[in-house]
Amino acid sequence: MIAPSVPRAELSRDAFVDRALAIADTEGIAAVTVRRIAQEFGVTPMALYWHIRSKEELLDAMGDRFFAGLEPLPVGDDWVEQLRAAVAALVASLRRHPGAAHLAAPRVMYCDAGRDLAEQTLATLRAAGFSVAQAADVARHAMQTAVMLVTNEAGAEPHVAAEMRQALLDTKRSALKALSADRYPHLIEAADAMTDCEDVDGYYDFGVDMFVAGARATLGPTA
Amino acid sequence: MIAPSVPRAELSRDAFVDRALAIADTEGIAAVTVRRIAQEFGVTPMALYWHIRSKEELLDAMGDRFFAGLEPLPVGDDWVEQLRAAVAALVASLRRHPGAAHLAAPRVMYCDAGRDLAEQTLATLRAAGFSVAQAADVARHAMQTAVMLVTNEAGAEPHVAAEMRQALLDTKRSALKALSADRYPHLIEAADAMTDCEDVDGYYDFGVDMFVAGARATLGPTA
DNA sequence: ACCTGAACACCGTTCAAGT
DNA sequence: ACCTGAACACCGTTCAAGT
Repeated sequence: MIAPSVPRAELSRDAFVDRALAIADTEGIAAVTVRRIAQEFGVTPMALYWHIRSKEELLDAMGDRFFAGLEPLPVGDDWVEQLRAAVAALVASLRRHPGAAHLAAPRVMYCDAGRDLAEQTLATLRAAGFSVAQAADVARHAMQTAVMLVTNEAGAEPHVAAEMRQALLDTKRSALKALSADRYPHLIEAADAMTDCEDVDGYYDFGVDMFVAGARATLGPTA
Repeated sequence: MIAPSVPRAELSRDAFVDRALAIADTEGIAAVTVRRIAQEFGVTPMALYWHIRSKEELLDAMGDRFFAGLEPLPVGDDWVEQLRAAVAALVASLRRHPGAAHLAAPRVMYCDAGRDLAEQTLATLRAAGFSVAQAADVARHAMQTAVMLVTNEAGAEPHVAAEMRQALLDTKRSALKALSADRYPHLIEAADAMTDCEDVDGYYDFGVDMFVAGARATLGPTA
């Protein structure tokens, strides 16, 4: 037996997670398959099962990555800014792998980095004057909102090529503009705004701002 | 050939959608399969393909149902209440089939009932003073938020039996309470609040309120 | 017009066997 | 300890054939 001149990459849980995220980025989450990953490692599908218990465990590990990849939160005295920073950091991490972002939320409480984020956020909210129940609700919403923003970004789905994506949006815009002007005047008016993906940062700022404003209003006029 | 005494249910797109939603409710979206639906109709899997082009078309039709099932929106003069009513109606429709709720958002603009809802919401927002771009953003967020609330309801997943669900939440609560009191004091404090699914209506009210408050703040102090 | 049968290219996973 | 081979019970879908 001749050893392969280029030894194949070492098999490990972490290596599988890396590969899985890369596949999700380029071809979408549906393309991450244990058989596919095995093939990319030049190995039999069953080889993976020495390192992971199941595909579910692999997906969980992918979710955990988002918390491990979080930028450290700035410390400050303004709770509104701290909450905004937490959501923004989460969004930034999730945006690195939009197709897998939905895997994060169910994992917050099952990995250290996720629990740290939750603890810090709860501390901020409690110090701001939220009740325990309110703080829990707001923290949950913060997590869910971050995932929602990334998952639903207009023309996201990074696995479809950029031109294809633009073509889809153009088709949608045309369809909207072709609607009955009597029945759907506002839809026609908003056709461009609804199918525009130029200002992505604006989209995220708007989403985060609206969430933070909602939290602020929940605390009441004392804020 | 003797005709079956109990003639099997008529095959049709709508009948498949009914069955698919029922399966999603009892066993989760992953259980809806063309082979499975065929079996329940006592028919070969290929029989479905005379009535639908693909599984994707079936899932799209499931998404459309949520808009067709919308309760009529009350008319009023207060835009805040109108926006709240729109989101609440959407949530009510989505809650009937939580496991399939995520299919709704991508379909808003592709079915009449969805477009009507969007048109009405945009009209409300425009009349309230929102710019075209703002109205479009808020309307998109309203849709996304409704789906998010239903999809992430604590202990949702109606396809796992009620006791099993409760057991899972109990396990999670215990795990939270067993954390290091030095490192995670607020997580421990919030363990009950995070794993409580008693007050579901409160959960939805909170979510809708926070969204509406965010929209209100976006419009500015003139509101 | 509407449905069946056989086939194809996929899945995740078990289990015994190899080294 | 780590990987392979063969097998099992699933998927969605095409295509020719039946009635």
